Amino acid sequence: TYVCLTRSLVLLASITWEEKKYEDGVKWRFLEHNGPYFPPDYQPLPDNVHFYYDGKKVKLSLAAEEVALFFAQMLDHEYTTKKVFRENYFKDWRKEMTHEERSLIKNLDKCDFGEIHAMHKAKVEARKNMTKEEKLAVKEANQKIVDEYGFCLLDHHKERIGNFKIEPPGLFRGRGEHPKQGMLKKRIQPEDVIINCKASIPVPPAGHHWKEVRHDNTVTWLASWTENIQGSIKYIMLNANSKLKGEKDWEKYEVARKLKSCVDDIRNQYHQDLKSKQMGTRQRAVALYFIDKLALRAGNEKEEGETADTVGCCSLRVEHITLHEQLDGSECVVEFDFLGKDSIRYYNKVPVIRKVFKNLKLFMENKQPGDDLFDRLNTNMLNKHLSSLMPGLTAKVFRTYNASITLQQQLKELTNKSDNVAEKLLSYNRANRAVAILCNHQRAPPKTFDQSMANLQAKIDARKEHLALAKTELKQAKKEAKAKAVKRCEEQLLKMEVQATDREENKQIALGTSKLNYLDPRISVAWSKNVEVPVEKIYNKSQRDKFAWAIDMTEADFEF
DNA sequence: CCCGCCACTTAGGAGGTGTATT
DNA sequence: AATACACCTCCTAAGTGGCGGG
Repeated sequence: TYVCLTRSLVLLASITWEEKKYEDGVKWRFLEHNGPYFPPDYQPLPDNVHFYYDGKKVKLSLAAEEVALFFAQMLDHEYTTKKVFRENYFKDWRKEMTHEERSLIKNLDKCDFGEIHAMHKAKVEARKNMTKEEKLAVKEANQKIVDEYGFCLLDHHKERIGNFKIEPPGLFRGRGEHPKQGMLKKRIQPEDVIINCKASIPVPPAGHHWKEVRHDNTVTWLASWTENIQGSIKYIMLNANSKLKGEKDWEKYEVARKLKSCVDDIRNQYHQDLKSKQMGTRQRAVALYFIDKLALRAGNEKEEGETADTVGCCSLRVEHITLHEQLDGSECVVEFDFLGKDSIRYYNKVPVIRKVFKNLKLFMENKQPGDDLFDRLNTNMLNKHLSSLMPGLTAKVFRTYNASITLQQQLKELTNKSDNVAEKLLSYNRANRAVAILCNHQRAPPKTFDQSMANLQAKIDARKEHLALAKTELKQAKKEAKAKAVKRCEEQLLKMEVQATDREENKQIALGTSKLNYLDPRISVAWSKNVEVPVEKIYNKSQRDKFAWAIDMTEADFEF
């Protein structure tokens, strides 16, 4: 089946993109670009802005001053009140100081960044108050940078680069309780950057040279550097609308569709494995049950102390679940409470089958809260097993598959042909929302949520009044024009009410992530054709660019 | 089998932009 | 023209998973 899948992918790709694929691992033949764009040099503080230590004016060296500004800029943020943030910051800041500065400045609490902070706020304010002409000039300058650095030539296609700018220096802001928050993220020099290309080599900034120039066409990145916080590599890569990324995206959904055809067998298999004599096999089966049913992430191990304490399926600990024989009228309920990716809380009470429940009890026996739930399992073993069941199958494919199949089912269930466009879009959003909830894609409620909800309600009330009035007028006049006015008014009212419902239901849900990363766009395109809703209503410009391949190839009868 | 390294996808928030409303 | 707010783009952190070497 593997050969068959590969062949069909290659075949379909060649039809779609009208170009043959390269041999094993080769991603391109020709690659030309201008290198990354570097952030501007540090501009020293004006003479009338001072830093004070212990009440006394202190003129800082350039390097120390730049890092002081990073802190001053964040002073309104809660970060700067956190102990870990402040300690990390102060330690790293001191490294940038001269001998004299270091021997003087020994306590962050005695540092007064007030004037620097005020200067920063004034700058932000001034930028907001720029004239139209000034704003236009800034826009044009930015466009010039995009024109020069934002594109590359890859195999005769001019492609947009996704992130062509080197990340500027600043203070590291991790998510959640990150042990490294506040550390200094250093300025990247051309000497730190590896260039990947074929053809003409980009010219480094004057007086500088690249760390290395290589010609590796088995990878897709144009430039890379190593960041100093985690020691990980950062890449400059193509935009999502590029041919390279589009093909990869398409392949991802084809693998998920392949899973659809064998998911029943795989489910039967792990149900059998729940009774295995091997503890490892049972743990694998329970983990798979969670991954499939709840769309949990795989849960790779993480280095302790390097990142926030978050987990996925395989890294769940005993303290993250509570077992209830009975709860809210259901039997065998597992209560999940843990921090997942980006320290987003996963909280869910799930009735499970008895075999899973009994296994969980067994796995938790004689363990401490901090012990691994699945002590005989890791993502590597899980993925090895999965790839033996189906080529290309890994834990994350289940998320893609379950997200896409859920969207398709929900759209079928919720959409009525006779609805108007606003109602159809509400159904679409609700289907999308079902997926976002499954995948636990949350957002902080917008700061002005309650206010804007109240405003909308006031508008609805006003419209209702207006409608009543228009109806009275119609009765009296029975004029063609009045009838039209009533009809228009009713439509507007319905539209607003639908909008209010949609917004309320979406308070803490983020739809974008699933739309962009988990939902096969062909499902949405086919739906839009079927129910005659223009695709522009569900995808904005950049989404249409990213999913151009799907918009091109999808017929109304497409089935995931 | 384990570890470290690498390449790539997935993620939420900040802040800018454009549009509707007053 | 001013204001409010919804939507979008950018940013970069935080995941997944493959590979090679000991």
